[in-house]
Amino acid sequence: MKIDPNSSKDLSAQIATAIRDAIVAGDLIVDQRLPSEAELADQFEVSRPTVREALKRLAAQSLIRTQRGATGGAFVNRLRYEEAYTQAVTTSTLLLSMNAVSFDVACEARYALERACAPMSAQRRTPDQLATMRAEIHRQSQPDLSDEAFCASDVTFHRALVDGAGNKVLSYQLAGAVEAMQPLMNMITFTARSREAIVALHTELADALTARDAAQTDATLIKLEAYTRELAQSVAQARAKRATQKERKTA
Amino acid sequence: MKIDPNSSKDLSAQIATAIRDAIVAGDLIVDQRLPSEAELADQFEVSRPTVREALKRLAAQSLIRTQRGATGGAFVNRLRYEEAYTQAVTTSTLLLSMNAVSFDVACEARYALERACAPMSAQRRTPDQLATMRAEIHRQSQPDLSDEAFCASDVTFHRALVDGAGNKVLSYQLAGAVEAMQPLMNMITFTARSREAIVALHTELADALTARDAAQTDATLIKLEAYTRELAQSVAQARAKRATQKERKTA
DNA sequence: AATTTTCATTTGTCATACATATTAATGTCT
DNA sequence: AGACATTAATATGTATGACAAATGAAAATT
Repeated sequence: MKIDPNSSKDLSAQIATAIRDAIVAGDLIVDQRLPSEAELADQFEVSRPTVREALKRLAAQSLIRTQRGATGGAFVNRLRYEEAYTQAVTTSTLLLSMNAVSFDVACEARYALERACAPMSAQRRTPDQLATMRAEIHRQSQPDLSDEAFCASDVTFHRALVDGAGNKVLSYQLAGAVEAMQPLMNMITFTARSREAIVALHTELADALTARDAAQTDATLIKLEAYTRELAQSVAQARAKRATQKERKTA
Repeated sequence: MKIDPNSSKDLSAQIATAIRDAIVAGDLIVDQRLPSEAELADQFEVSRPTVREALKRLAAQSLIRTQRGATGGAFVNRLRYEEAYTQAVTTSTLLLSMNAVSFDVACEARYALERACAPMSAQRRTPDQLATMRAEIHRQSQPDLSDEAFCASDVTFHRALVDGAGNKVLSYQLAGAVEAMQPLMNMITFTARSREAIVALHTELADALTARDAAQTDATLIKLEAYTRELAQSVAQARAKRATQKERKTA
């Protein structure tokens, strides 16, 4: 592992890349201890703060963990689904908000992905996952639920559906898409009537999965997507109308 | 933005989280300049190296970029698809390799996702994307192509298919899944006959998309998935056989 | 033998200094 | 007055040295 002192990039960035490459290539295996910061500083011929900046970069990506004390140090971290998933959600969320992704595009992507695991979910869903879905449907029926809580419950419901496919890789990929939609969904104000309609569709989904009916699951997801987009559109229209009225007032 | 000096977590981690939350919440907008390192050190009541470690954590996630000089500093970075995609691929790749994900599970996830955008791709693919697919098919037919190059071309081909759906969010989500599979695919040795079979299926895909035939595209993807898994299985069997023979030799 | 103490190692944090890049202001010359 | 070189100011990048705090192992004590 060598670095180029004349490169335009920061030394800490170069060191981080070198170590990351070693991990990806398998030269450093899970739970293996890296040399101490002082030793790394010697090896790369830089100061300890520079090494530390590099290590923090890696820690930010959950590639290493550090431990203080005599037998402490930096260790190659086993990347767990949980951590990878959290990072993916943050990234996806920012990607959507910073690039002004339209509701329709995000919604289409989300339901396309969700429909992809519907057939597997119909086949493999466990009683446990069905119970989760029923419980969330019940929660969504409570009239005193806030919009945020309703959205959160919606996410839990759909995660159970996705997890039903029994494929961890699929769950991981989907989680980002479903959860990243939440901020966009939160912009919608759910009226009592719209909640009723969504609960009805969720019930239809749970029933279809209980019956292991893949076709029905797919059909209901299509209905749910259409209804969600319809809702978002009416919210956008109402907002545009308010803006126009306000404009007239000031004029 | 405040931090807790008595927390168990590092100060730099807390500061990074505080700034990240501000970005996610929209309190800091794209291209906005953060206070200088010295000012941040004052605000959080920590030293400059600690602030720097926090900033490097954020830089590792492409949330900020830094610039030297008089008008330099740390700026909130617009997260581009390109960067988010690179990160997602690294994460997915490590996730698969570190958690011993089986080829079948990864393969199933990948094709499920790919089939999700097939109908849209059949409808919206551009001539440009079709041309890319044809070009890659031609490359894959070259007999002197290395296995790595064959795999790389395979990735490009499937990316074109995914991009054909004309949904950037979908492309982003899919790219991670498709590319993360590559190291697993690279373990397969592609014989002349298997390459021929894959090229035939790719041609079938390109033809189906040219004809905007969604059903045919889906059917071919199913065939391709089955064939890929069959190939991987035979490779695994051959490997197991060699291992047994070696065992006998040493015994 | 069990417990306590000491000690060495390592990360976490701080203070300070200097190098370097970049821009803005200043000054100089034509 | 305008073009160009010089200087100053500000910011990040890097280095050095020091101390605090956590932690486990070895040594000393009961």
